[in-house]
Amino acid sequence: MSKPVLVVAGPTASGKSGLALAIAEAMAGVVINADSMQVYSELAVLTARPGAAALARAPHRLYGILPAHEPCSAGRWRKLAQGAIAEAHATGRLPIVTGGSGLYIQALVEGIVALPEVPLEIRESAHALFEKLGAEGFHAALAVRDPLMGGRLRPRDRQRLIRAWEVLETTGESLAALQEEHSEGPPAELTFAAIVLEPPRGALYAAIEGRLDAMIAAGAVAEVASLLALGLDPQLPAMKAVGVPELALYLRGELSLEEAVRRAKQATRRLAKRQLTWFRHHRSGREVLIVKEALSAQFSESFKERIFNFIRQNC
RNA sequence: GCCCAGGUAGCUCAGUUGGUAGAGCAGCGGACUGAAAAUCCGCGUGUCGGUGGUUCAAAUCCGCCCCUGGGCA
Repeated sequence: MSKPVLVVAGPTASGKSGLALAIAEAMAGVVINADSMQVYSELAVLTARPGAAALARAPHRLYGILPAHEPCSAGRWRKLAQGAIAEAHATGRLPIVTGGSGLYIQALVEGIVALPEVPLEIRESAHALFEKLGAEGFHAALAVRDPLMGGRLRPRDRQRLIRAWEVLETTGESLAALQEEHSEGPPAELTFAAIVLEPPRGALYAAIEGRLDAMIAAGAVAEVASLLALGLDPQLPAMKAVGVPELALYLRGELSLEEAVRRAKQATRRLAKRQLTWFRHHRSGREVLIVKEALSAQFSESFKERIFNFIRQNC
């Protein structure tokens, strides 16, 4: 018998968390984080992680569960999410997977290749080699050993080139060949339905800017200062969260706060645009409800009816 | 009211002796198979303030009007 999972997806600042919380309260749900940055414990303010008030209203899972020095990944998150989903079902609750990381949601809903973890030494040596050879040289070196990936990737796509190299070093096989096998498919026992938020651009950008200002008022600068104090590798994912590099420049005295905030807002707008593109072209479930209006703090009755009808029919 | 200086892309501006326009920033579109808030690819988006006129041809020259700065009253 198939068990329902509700996905609430959309760009940053679109109101996902608020909607998921309202649904969780009304329908005995558990909110499960599907955001690659909200998993890190050191980032709370800057990632707009649900606060104490939200946590008191409904159970939340996978928020702030990893230290910043321990990188998450789509595969790792998938396992954690499957565990949280099983736990929710076991306690008779509806799992509500909420977040803006399209790749994570895809890994859960459509499956992902079964691969071993890449040892840290291999990742570091791949990085070192990339620095030594440069983008073009590294691409050429990869193409010699792995023509499939070499042909598929652009010479300047640093991250994917390094990834392909790592997989080759770790498994001895081409990532392209491994992906063909698709050995971890979608979980057969689960049925996914998705609500995708797609607010008007102007409203979304206004929400982003207002929220960034609120984050600064709520202590985002201090949060980045303590993250920097850990002395972590700047390549770690948590160090690249929107706002971290910008506020780090401010803390080092290289930018005014005003300019740092301006850049962080812009980076967030660009992120939101990429997320919109992703969700526009990727389905996150069998049934998908697309919500095109801007969400305010108070949901209208007709809006609630539309949402709850969708959930009743598909979950 | 008069005298200057301006009105060109969302913004700041460029535009040679007339040949229907181009930079930066902003933005827009796309890709995405284990770092994805990452990484990468592509795209000027325009009644040249309006309206008459000169000209084969006007953002460029001329008239009038409108608007914005500054100055003089």
